[in-house]
Amino acid sequence: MSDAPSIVWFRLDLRLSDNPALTAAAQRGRAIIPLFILDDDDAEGWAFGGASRWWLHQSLAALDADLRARHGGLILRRGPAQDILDQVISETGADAVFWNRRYEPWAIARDGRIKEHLKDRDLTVESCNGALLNEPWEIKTNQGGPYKVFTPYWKAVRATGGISDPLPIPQPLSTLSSPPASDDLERWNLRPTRPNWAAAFPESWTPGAEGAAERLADFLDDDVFAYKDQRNAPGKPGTSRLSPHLHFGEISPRQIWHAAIAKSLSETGEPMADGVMTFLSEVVWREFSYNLLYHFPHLPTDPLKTEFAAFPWIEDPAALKAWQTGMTGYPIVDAGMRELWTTGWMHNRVRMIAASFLIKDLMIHWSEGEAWFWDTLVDADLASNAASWQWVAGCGADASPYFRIFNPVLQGGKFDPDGTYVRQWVPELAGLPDKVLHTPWEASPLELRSAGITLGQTYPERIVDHGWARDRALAAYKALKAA
DNA sequence: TGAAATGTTGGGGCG
DNA sequence: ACGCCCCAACATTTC
Repeated sequence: MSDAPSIVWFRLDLRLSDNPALTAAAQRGRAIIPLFILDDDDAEGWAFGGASRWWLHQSLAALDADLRARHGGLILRRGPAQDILDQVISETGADAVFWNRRYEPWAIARDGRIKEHLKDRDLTVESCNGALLNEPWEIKTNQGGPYKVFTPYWKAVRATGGISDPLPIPQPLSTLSSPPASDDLERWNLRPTRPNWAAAFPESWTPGAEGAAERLADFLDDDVFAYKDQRNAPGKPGTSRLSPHLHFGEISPRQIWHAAIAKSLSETGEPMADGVMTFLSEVVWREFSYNLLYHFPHLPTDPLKTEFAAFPWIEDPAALKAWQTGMTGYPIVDAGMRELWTTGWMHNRVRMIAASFLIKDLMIHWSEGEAWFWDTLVDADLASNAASWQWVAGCGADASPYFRIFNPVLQGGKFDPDGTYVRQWVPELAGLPDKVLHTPWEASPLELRSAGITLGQTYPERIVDHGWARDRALAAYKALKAA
């Protein structure tokens, strides 16, 4: 009867395959209007960070190209989402809006308001699950509450009896022959110009659904079966590097889940061979973080363990700056922070070491680290970022105990024993022999000279002594416990 | 998904 | 041959 089109409101689901909102819209048999709204001014302080904006630009361009290859392109608009939706509805006569859910507290509140508003206007509105294996309200303890410990959560996920199959790209995908106007992506200025700190990003990344699928296929072909052992070695390509693709929804956790299990079955006959099991548990760590964010919406700002509000954090802008710029004098920490700055990503093992150093050695508030990562990571994700920083600080759910303090020297020796990683990211130390690479302050004058190093000039002295800092942190923790 | 301190064990040098 | 000490190597506990 009516041929009014349907709006598919793309958010963090920048893909066509396994996109439940797109599929639901296509099933109406009307033309669709693929719409992206840049509205992150409303995000309560969690607007896209710099590195995320770089990625978003590429990812939007990729989605637009994918859509154009089938029919019309992506419509871009900027402004408050509800106003933009109203505008597009009045311009096109659309009578339905579809989207995949987001779980940030500000987004939940906004989407709820918009849903109510559109229903008041008698539009069809449907929200779908495009981002998670399980909705946060679906996995519950026997008491009916949310899980606060990972291991039982992971067990509960495996007991659910299966993850539904990914959806194909809907065919046909028809768009309006005269679509509404779109902003020019270039003019959103999402990418940095002067200085262009993202100059080297393209060497590391190919944003978009195609790049994501390739990354997954490569990982499943080469590395997943060794993942259990290799994932901790930052100098080796043992991790999937799917995090930014997952964050922007260029690939779905369902697609990863099924592809990994299919690969495991075909190679080993087991659905979850060792490395595959470990890899999927990491995907479920992401789910666990979303579970925490949903049930504890203050996760990004307040410690889950409330007694931590009294922790004697230290304000030290110079030390914070040294950490941010990779100039702490601890090679493994500095390597990580420079990898982050150069590529928009840091190896997970090194994230833990660098975070432990900021929180426990420098006693700087974890939210400073959270904010820096938010701005510099291409995979910056509110749930994962907040949950992980609280985990390291010891104030989160299922948190690392406070007395678990990483020793950057031992961690470096254990996980980067041949110095591949440190030499790549801290090239001024490359000439040191392995045995002192993680402890340049213990190198002999001859070793320093022949490596061309003058401590304090070509590479910094340690900004704190780890042994002393460890004692200070433990004392602060004991005081907190006693209070 | 630690590290450091403390405790225990056992082999070998030595009187 | 035997006991004693030293001290790795490993285990346990403590933070």
